[in-house]
Parts: sequence; structure tokens; C-alpha cells
Amino acid sequence: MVTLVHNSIPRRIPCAKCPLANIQGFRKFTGEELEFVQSFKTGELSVEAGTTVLSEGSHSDHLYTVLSGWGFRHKILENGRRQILNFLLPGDLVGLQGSLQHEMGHSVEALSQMFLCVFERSRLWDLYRNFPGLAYDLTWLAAREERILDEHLLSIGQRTAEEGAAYLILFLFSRAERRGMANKSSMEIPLTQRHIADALGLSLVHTNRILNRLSRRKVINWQNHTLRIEHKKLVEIAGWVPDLDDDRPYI
Amino acid sequence: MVTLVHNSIPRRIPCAKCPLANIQGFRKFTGEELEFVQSFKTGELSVEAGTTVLSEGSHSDHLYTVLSGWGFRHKILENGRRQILNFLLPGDLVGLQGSLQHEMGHSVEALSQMFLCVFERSRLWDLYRNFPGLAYDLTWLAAREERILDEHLLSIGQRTAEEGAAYLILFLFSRAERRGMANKSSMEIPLTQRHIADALGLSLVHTNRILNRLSRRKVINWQNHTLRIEHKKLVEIAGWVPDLDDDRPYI
DNA sequence: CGGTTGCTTGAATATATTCAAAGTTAGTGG
DNA sequence: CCACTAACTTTGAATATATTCAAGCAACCG
Repeated sequence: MVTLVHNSIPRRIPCAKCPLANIQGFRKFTGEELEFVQSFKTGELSVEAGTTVLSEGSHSDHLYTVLSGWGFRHKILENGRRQILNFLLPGDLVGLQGSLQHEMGHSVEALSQMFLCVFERSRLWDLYRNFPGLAYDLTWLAAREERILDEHLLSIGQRTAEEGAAYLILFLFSRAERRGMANKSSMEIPLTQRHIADALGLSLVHTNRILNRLSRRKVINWQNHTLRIEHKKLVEIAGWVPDLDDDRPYI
Repeated sequence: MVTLVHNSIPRRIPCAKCPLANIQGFRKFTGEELEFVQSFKTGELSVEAGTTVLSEGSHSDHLYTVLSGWGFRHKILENGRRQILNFLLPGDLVGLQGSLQHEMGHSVEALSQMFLCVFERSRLWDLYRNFPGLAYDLTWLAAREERILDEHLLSIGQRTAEEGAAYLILFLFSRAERRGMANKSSMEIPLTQRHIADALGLSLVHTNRILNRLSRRKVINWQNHTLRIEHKKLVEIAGWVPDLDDDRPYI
């Protein structure tokens, strides 16, 4: 299922022409950093929707940056219940945890076709020794992920099902918007209600009823794979506080 | 409420005699690192139980390492509901997130008297530039926190209340044990049921019933502030998988 | 003591799950 | 083009899980 890039995107994008560089709000590399990152990068990976990119408990020699497409991180209990931990969008780093520790603590699955940049774990130490700016970025990315997880924990633990759903939708929307994958009120979204349920820790049936309630009240409109939102209403329901970030780095 | 150290621990512990260094499983510094950390450290802080050490939304010029005592990180919704995100024990880093980003995304409160090492945020960049090993450690610590949060998310989202409680108790126990603050089956624990409830995202009443059920079945015994556990039974209920860590760093 | 904090219990209610079944949609192959 | 399948969504009904409200109890502290 895992295949090398062959068609729509050239086999090897030079980092100088990284498509992520054009996204507003993403940090720019210095010349030396760019040169290093180019050598750190050993290839590209293309996976189809539904593919498992990394498995919990495995040990990977690579880490990745999402170039395009959607994915998610998750963990599964022995009884089969699945918790979606976070969603992955372009610019997100994949597998850092597994690179620092023995094994991956979670699995990663593609929600749409994804293109990923492949980096060599073995050269991570070079990065730390010679590129403190990039090292700082890695910590920054880990700290931001921590912040997102904090917020999700707050959502699942303390918000009502409806508030949590509203929050999650706004979260996905704002992340997509920043990457130019959504406009003010509508976006293409490759999730099913099952994913929402597993991210919120709710049953599929209950999630369906909550989403329908929001639809009937014209807060959202989710059809085919496009989601339209009434931003103002959602913000009110979710108690959303926008997060003003620094220029965000990627590698 | 925040006071400088004055009595039981001397005003300034030299890093060479850091009490954390004696804890088994904690990483040792090289000579140069030690020298830097000593200069990075600008003081110590002692706080009483109940003190808020850092507040969500604030901007702190310091970061901290817990030298002794218990604390917790949390976030609060406008309606007053509180989610405990994680607990803090000796060796844990406090406020890294706030040092990398504009503001703290969560608050930190002491559960017992705590002693903390105080570091200067402004010198963080020196650390990255000159001590790649320490920089790596910071990323490692952030990645480990991420892993813990992943697990908590799994717990709250997918485990039953009883499984979640069992998991949380084992989690606290294993962390305390590694620091020599617990023996095989019993420990001093400064939490109330309110803290357990807020960490699990359950109401106080329900948490009480769940804990009593575990008590009646002789799985746990929690009286005064000491907790005794039947390790084997808890592991079975929680579906606990021990995490074999590297030597863990601290700063 | 009196006041506060934390634990416990019952009863009523609300929220969410499970089970079961049917409706919808998109894709596949004859 | 239709029949068929698979994946996803929707609904109802029964049940389980968890919350809220209210009250009482115990321990501790000044």
C-alpha cells in the first residue's frame, strides 16, 4: 500500500522549492539550514487514504513532515476502542516521539492521499549539534503538540458533547484555514462521523445525534465531504479562544 | 504566598549536589553541562500547598524544575470546570511551553510544599546554541509529556470510569516509585478525590463511588493520605502496559 | 467549640451507550 | 444501465452510566 511518489508530484522536491514555504505564517530557513535540511531529507513517501504510516510499538528509522493531505494519530485499546489523539495536516511533523524514544506510542493513519517528506532519524543528532535553530524548532513543535493535547483533554473531560464537537470542528477548520485549505466558511474534509466520534470519545450514534442537532440549528452543514460552518455560532457554543501563534516552524 | 527558600533546604543548592542526581534512572550531566546549568539556574523557589505557581495566559521569564513535592497542571473553563492535565513530581520541567510561546496555555498549582529550581528563560537560546545535549533533553522531555497526554486522552476517551481510575492510580504510583517516593505497594499521596475527579473528567460523586467500589474489592486502600494498592489487580483492571524508558533527563 | 474541608449516600434526572434495523450513497461489475 | 455491495448515516427503544441536588458525617484546625 505504501508507494513511492511517481506522478502528480515530482519524485524529489528540492527543499528550496518546498510547497510549505509558500504558506503564510510558516517560518523561512536560513541558507545553511536549507542546505542541511536538504541533506537530512532522504526522499518522499506517498500513501493512499486508509494506509497505516506508523504503528504503535514499532521502531522507525525515519521521521516525516506532511507535505499534503490529511491524517491522524491514534491509539487502540485491546477491546478495539480507538482514541484519535490529533489530526495531521501539511507542515506537521510525524514520528518525532518514536525517534527520541524506543518505540512509537501511537499509530498514524492517512485520511486522504498524503505526501510526506522522509528524514533520517540517524542524522537527528547532527541537527542538534549544528543547527540550534532547527533544534529549537523541534522543541517548539513538540510543545505546540502538547498544548493542543491539553486543549483536547479539556474538551473531552469538561466540555459537553455539543461543546466538544463545536470545538473540534473549529479546531480543524482553523488549522485548515491557516494552510489555505479552507476559506472563511467552508472546507473539504475527509473525515467520517466515526472519526469525530473517536476523537471526542463518544459513541457513533451519539455523535450522529449531536451533529444532526447542530445541523438542524444551522450551525454546521456537512454534506458529501464538504463542511460549511457558521463561525460565530460555533465560537459561541465552543467557547473558542483563538490562539495567536508565532510564525510556526516546520522541518 | 510565593516565598524564597530559607529553612530546610539551603538557599542555593549547587547543581553538583542536585538531589535529583541521586535518583536512579536520571541522567548525569557532563562537566561542561553542569557548569552551564549552574549558571542557567538563578535561584530556588519554595511554595506552599495550594499556591498557584504559574497562571494560564501569563508570560513568565522563568522556567522551573521540580526539586521536591507534588503539583499539577490544569486548565479551567469559564463555567468553572477544571481539567487536570498532568501531575508534577521531582525532576519534571515546568513552564517550557510558556517559554517557547507567548503565554502559558495552562496553570500550575502546588499540591504539597514544593521546592523548585528557577531558570532564566532569556538564556534558553544559549542552551540551544552551546549545549546540543541539553537541547535534545528538552525535546525529549516535551515528547515524553506528549506521550503521557496521549495516554490520558486514551483513558478519558475510551476507558470506563473504573479502568480510568485504575490507570491513573497506577500512573501516579509508578511515577512516584521511580523517584523513591513509594515502595512496592504503598505511598503518601497529597491528592483529594476532587483531584482524581478533575483528572478523569468525572463528577466528584461518581468518582467517590468508583473509588469506594475499588476499596470494597480490596484493590486499593486509601486512607488519610496514604494509598495502598494491589498492584496485580490494578494492572488487570487498567490494562496497564509498563513503559520502559531511557535514562530520563532533567535540567 | 464552630467552621471548614473532604468523604459518603440516596434519589431524581440527564446524558450517553448498545442493539437493532433501515435508509442513503458511491462504487463495482455484469 | 441496473443490481449488488460496502461504507456511512440515521432512527427508535431499552439500558447503562454519570450528573445534580441535597443532606449527613467525620476529621481537623484555630
